[in-house]
Amino acid sequence: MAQQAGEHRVRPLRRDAEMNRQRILRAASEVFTAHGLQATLDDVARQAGVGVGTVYRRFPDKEALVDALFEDKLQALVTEAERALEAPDSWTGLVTLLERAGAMLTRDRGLVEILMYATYGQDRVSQARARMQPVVTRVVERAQRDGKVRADLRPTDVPFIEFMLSTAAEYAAQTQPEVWRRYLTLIVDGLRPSRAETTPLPTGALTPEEMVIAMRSVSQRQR
Amino acid sequence: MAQQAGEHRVRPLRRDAEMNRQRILRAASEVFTAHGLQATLDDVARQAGVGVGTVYRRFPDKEALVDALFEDKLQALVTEAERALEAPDSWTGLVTLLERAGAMLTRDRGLVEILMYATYGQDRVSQARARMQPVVTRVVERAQRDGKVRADLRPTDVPFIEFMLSTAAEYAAQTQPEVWRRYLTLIVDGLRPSRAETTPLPTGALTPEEMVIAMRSVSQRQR
DNA sequence: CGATAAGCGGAGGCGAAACCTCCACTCTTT
DNA sequence: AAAGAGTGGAGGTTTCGCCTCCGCTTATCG
Repeated sequence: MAQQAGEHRVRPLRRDAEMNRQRILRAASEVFTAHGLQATLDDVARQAGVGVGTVYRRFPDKEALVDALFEDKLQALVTEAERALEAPDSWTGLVTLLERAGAMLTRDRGLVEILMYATYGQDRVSQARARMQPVVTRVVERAQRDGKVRADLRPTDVPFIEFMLSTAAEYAAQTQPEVWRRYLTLIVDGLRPSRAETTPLPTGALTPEEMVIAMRSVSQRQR
Repeated sequence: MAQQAGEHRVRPLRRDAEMNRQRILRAASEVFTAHGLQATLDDVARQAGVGVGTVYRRFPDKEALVDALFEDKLQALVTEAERALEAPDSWTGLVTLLERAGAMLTRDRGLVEILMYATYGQDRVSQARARMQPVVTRVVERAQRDGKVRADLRPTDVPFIEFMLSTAAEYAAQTQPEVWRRYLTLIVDGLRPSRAETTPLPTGALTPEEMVIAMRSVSQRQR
């Protein structure tokens, strides 16, 4: 009772327990990345090769696990924005930011969901957004001062663009996981104040047959 | 038993029953448009001012009701595409199509969901898509022949663009229901083979404060 | 008008899904 | 080898949406 000082855990985990904890985190990362946050902790346990009870002993609830897991990923997003500010060319900075963030989001279903749906970890997400916002503002305004980007673009447009790309990526996940780059290119061509020609669209569009698959694919979601 | 000829209903509905049927359809339209397909038939019944039992007597299940309801709306989408073909200017035709379809989708949550999530009415939806696809192809190719649109745009890009716009609209529904037009304009500016200037973005972007609301808003979804 | 059967309401049955708990048993640590 | 930390996974609990059922109401028709 008076054993532990302050609020901190004193005794380290038993060796096997620590190993299980790692396994759980790894499994959670895999499962949430691939299937999104609606994966159950039973799924995580199975993937980790442990019982559900074990998961719940380490993480009081799903929220805690998700929170622990996405801390780094959110930070990575912020870091990416900061790096964009340091790019020598302001236009390249902005475009690279859009592209890198897009890559992260479209590759990690859990990450999109934590950002797009206010279901888990909203404290951490708000913090990340708060750190992000001023940086993005500077990235956009810098490019505008250079006359590289249309003057009416606003910083809040950036997250919207990312969400739109995520949506596109979700549909094409099974057939053309990279189509989102097509749409990014289209949008980027729209961001220029003026341009003589188009940037070739990377990756092909879906064929009508692939389209059928794409449309069928998103069903689990939303029930 | 041998009473009714063929498979058809013989006796007309009792007058009050017919009235209730109408009420149910109207209520269903309102509820699904506003809250999406995850609204329950209990919600529909409440809105219609009848009991759930009454709803189920007229429509064997939710699927049947949804199906009956969206038949027209899907047709309207197809018609819009056909009208685009008849526009004197091929570029205007395409842009108007994108804009009209966007307006329909962003205004009707049920309609987006029936198209975006393979949960209900997929037969009817596939049929609608089948009718739509060749028309959209012609709309796109016509504009390309005129040199009005970038040559690498493909017909399957059109539904993707619509879905992206719907996503944007969903977030801003509570604060700036028309922001999707911003993103449409951005994309349309990206569709031009070349252009000297930008089309002014209609409607303002979200303010950072509105952004917070937008992010919180989409939570029911996806659970 | 009264008989008949069509129609009605809405409580509640049912099943699916997720989250999390519990406890008899096992394994690490000292 | 004792102590107590850790484990697994069946199942309790809750939530929620779909749909059924049946005692009562009401339109219709002779």
